[in-house]
Amino acid sequence: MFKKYTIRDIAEMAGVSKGTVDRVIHKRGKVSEAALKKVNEILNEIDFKPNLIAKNLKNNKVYHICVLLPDPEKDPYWDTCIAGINDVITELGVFGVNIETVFFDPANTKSFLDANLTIQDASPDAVLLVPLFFKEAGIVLQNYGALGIPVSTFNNTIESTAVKSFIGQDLYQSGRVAAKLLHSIIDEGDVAILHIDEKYKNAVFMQEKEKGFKSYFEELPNFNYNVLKCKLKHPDFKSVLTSFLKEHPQLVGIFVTTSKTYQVAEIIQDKRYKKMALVGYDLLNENVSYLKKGTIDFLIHQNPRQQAYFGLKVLVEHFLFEKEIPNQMLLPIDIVNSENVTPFMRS
Amino acid sequence: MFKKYTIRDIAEMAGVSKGTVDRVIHKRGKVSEAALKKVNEILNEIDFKPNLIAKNLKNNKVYHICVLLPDPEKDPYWDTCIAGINDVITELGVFGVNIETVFFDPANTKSFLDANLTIQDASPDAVLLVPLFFKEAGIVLQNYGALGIPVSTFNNTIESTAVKSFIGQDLYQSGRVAAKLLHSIIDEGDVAILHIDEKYKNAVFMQEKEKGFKSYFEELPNFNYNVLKCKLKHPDFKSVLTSFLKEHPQLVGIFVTTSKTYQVAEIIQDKRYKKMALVGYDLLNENVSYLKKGTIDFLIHQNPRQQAYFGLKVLVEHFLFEKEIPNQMLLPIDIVNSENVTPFMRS
DNA sequence: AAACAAAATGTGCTCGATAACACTTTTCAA
DNA sequence: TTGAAAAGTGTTATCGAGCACATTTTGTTT
Repeated sequence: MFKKYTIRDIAEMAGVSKGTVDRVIHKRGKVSEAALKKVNEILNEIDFKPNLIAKNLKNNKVYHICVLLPDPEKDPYWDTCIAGINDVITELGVFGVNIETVFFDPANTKSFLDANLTIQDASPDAVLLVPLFFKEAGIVLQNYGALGIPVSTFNNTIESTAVKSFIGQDLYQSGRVAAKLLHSIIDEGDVAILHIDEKYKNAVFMQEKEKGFKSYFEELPNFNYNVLKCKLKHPDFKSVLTSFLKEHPQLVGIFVTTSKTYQVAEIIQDKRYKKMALVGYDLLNENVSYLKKGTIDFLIHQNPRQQAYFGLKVLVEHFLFEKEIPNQMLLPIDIVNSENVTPFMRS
Repeated sequence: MFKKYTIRDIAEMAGVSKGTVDRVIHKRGKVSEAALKKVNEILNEIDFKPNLIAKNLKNNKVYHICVLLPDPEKDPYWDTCIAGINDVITELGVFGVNIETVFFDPANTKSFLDANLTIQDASPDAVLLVPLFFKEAGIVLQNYGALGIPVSTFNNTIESTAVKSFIGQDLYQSGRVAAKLLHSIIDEGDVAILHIDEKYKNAVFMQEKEKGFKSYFEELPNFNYNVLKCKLKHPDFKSVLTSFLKEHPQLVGIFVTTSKTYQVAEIIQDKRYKKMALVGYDLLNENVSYLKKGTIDFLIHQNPRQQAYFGLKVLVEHFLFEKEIPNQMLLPIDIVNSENVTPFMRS
């Protein structure tokens, strides 16, 4: 039987007052050797866990946490993050947490810096952010470090001592998953990795995915075809891709490293490329639509909702329940086809 | 700004005591028309949410919940459920919940009934169980209903008014996912669905998977091959399977409806069947091992850990935070290949 | 041994909701 | 009109941790 011990129980057992027990537990000094020993003996014997409910009630503090992410209006990929944040609010909001969500323009580094200044002025208890811009994120993180504001990140990694936690996927492995998927559905022929780099440089994670993708095929003993690579940029996206396809008639499979997979699907759906295998990222409506049509074979789901959810939850639980913040949390790499897509879109 | 109103604030605003406010909120009567009106006016104006921390502290009840699942010693599939249960304990155990896990023998209906009697004697506040046996589960659920003990289920569905909640996967859709996976990796030839029914009748969910699997191929416009079916039972498992393979030289893909997929992989790994596609269920060590070797192409992860986690969490949060119990929660159907298997095994 | 400082210890209030209990006012029959 | 029952209202203890403050004990100095 696991009796729930209170500080009062311990006090009685040790023959002291609860004030003394409290001083021992919190090492606030002013305790005699004898009392210290007695209380510690009891504490070692039993498994005392302070009642967090009572603790929180007394504490009665409303923690203020800011979340900074790219504006979903500019890039719908970030849409579901808001649902993840709301999940945390419905789950833990009753404990008095004040979550403030701030957006920045994913194509504008200044907007990122500005947003962070606003957040710093609000001096929250913690910050959860997407460190999209390598250089700017470094500066910003240093500032938070100086201000003593703990920061968690999600979506992409960045090295900084100010970062307490990262939640996301192993992008190298993600590239390998894509390679394996392509390889399992094609027979023979070349494969290609396509980078669609619209405006902003998210080069770091594209590189990781590319490394993973290539590593898979390099490790294959009997793969005698080419692993091609193509970089696409608007506005000449379509022409470059079309000529790339013409130049490589041996091509049987394409891996797109971003959520803009549907833009490739648009062109691929032409009858000429009927048998082209296509693997890309994220459950945008356009992508899902092509997935159901069969133009896209697999989508890799980066689960932004869960990333935001866990990133925030970890912070809130740290403040409320003194839980440790895991310095890294790698979420599963979800493979999605036309048949299992629905529950993923709901969650 | 969202001020957090307390019962005391409301009392002051209404010009009554907090006792009266409490009586209004809980409809405990003994309130004059005038006071009732005044308090209700205030309550309608503001968004009063009682402080659940204070409520819980006062309440100070340890909720007792029993979890009943098949013994992991008899079937390792259930192993990770324990991790899911422990997740809930670490997450919500501090609020005073006492979770008791009971096992039954998945090959023995009497053991299931006995376990439920033990649980009923303990008269817990709620029960989470796996209704593996259709008939026995029906009886048991009726008993719980009569005793007024709410029951949640996971893994497989069962119709009963006593069931408050089901957490699991859409098994029909699961069969379709398997079909789609097989179809995407094979070129042409017959496919087969294999049931491995060791001792106990889990026929209901096998049938669902089969229906889904067949429906996928029936809907295909240009699929001119056969969808075969084979039932396997120990001890003549190996001989029956081997002759089935010999009888169907056109066979190019196999779908196994249970976690015993590795037993089929053992035979398939023979050089003769080098190109046979194989899709099955669950991340047992044996299955994962064949997945990495390439004998198994895809595994569908039923995520027992999350099923148990959510099933239990939903109950605990209902008692602690008055959250509604969702009557159904369909978890994503996870597709696993050799490259994304690791994070799934961790989580 | 008295006087005082320092160290050790205990007491009691707080957080907000809840409900038992005490107290006051109204109601209605004798 | 009085008395008692009924209805309405307010007060207060409770849950457990935490911490300020009050009180007691110990040690040191004249």
